[in-house]
Amino acid sequence: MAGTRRAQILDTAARLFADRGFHGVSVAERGAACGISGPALYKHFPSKDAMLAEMLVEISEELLRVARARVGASSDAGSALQGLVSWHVEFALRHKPLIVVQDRDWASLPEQARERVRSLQRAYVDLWADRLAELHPELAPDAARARAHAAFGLLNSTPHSAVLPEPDMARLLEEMAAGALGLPDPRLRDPADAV
Amino acid sequence: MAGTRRAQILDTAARLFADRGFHGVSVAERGAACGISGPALYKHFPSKDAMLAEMLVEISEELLRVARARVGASSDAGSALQGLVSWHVEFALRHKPLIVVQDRDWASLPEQARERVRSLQRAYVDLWADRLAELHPELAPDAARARAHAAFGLLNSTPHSAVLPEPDMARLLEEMAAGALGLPDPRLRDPADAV
DNA sequence: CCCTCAGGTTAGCGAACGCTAACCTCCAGC
DNA sequence: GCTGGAGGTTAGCGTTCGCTAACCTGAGGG
Repeated sequence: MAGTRRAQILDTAARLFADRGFHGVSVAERGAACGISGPALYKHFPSKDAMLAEMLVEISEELLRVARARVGASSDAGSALQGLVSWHVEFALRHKPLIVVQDRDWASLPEQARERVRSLQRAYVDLWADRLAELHPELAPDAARARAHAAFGLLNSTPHSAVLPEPDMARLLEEMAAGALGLPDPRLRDPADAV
Repeated sequence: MAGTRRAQILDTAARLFADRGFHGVSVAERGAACGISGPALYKHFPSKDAMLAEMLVEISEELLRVARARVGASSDAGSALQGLVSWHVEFALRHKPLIVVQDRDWASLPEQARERVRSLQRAYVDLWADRLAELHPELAPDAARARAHAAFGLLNSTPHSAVLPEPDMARLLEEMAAGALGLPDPRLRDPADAV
């Protein structure tokens, strides 16, 4: 695969940003953590900002793209939401550092990338909120969005509290999210409509 | 009231830290936001670190102190948890910036304050986890703690998503937390307040 | 057998940082 | 009415930051 070195650099940077914040990690440290030193990073990325932008735009796009696919493959609002929950859990467990960076250092993005990420996130929220409004018709649009945000807060708590083995953690999060959102308990669901 | 100026400085700093991160806000900016400029802050606080430490230690202590009082005043695990939820919601809505700073810039605390905050938070988590284990005896201690953390994630999402008026937001969060934790639905006691 | 160039290196610039020093000003207490 | 200290000010220190410049090296293609 092309860009392996780039990917290693982004991955390492994401871990460091998650630990100490975007402004808390220097270029030299990020280089050293990759086994090279300091300014060599500029052979791969034009600036520190650009690295942050690339990682956040990338994950926002993936999160939304797969979520849309899962919703498209589902038959009703309830199973769509269960698919969204399980995809979000899978994603959050795979990309813990990026989840932290996303909602901590979003404000440090350069203007253009910040707008792009914001619009992707808004679309992602609405994907959830629309299904919630469909499932609970008494919900106003604002209330549905607020519920979606609260569910993200629950699911994104993973990086701060991964005390359980991953499969247990995944099940716990799916179950709690289902309870919070008023879905039928996911432990009763048919495995065939998970994807 | 003693220390009004100190309180204003801390409050302003909390808002700025919440927006752009501890390392993202300079001393000069924090001064300017209070109407004074730069080094005048050092007449009130010995260092930037000390300001962060004071605000985080203070809220961690208040959160735990009141939580203990509510648990002490409750009759069983279920009502204790409902009291914990409603206190946490009240606290999170009143101190949105501090909630953000707490789980974003905790790592920037000087060693001593970091340990203090960590131990307060651990006690707070256990306060929740013990009641959860009492209410759901099949839960292992680790699982109970993980559930408490996830509930905090849900409740602390407030600063990112306060799109509703505060009382509506409070009711929504309490209801979702109850669902996530498997508590009896608080609406059953007062059916008039659906969101 | 050179030549290119991707991908490293070190040196160092200019700006911004946290913080200190030195000074000013106002007003409460004697 | 003088004085001392609380609470401001500006100047500027040493350090660290992001980033650039200049140079080096080794492998692949002609």
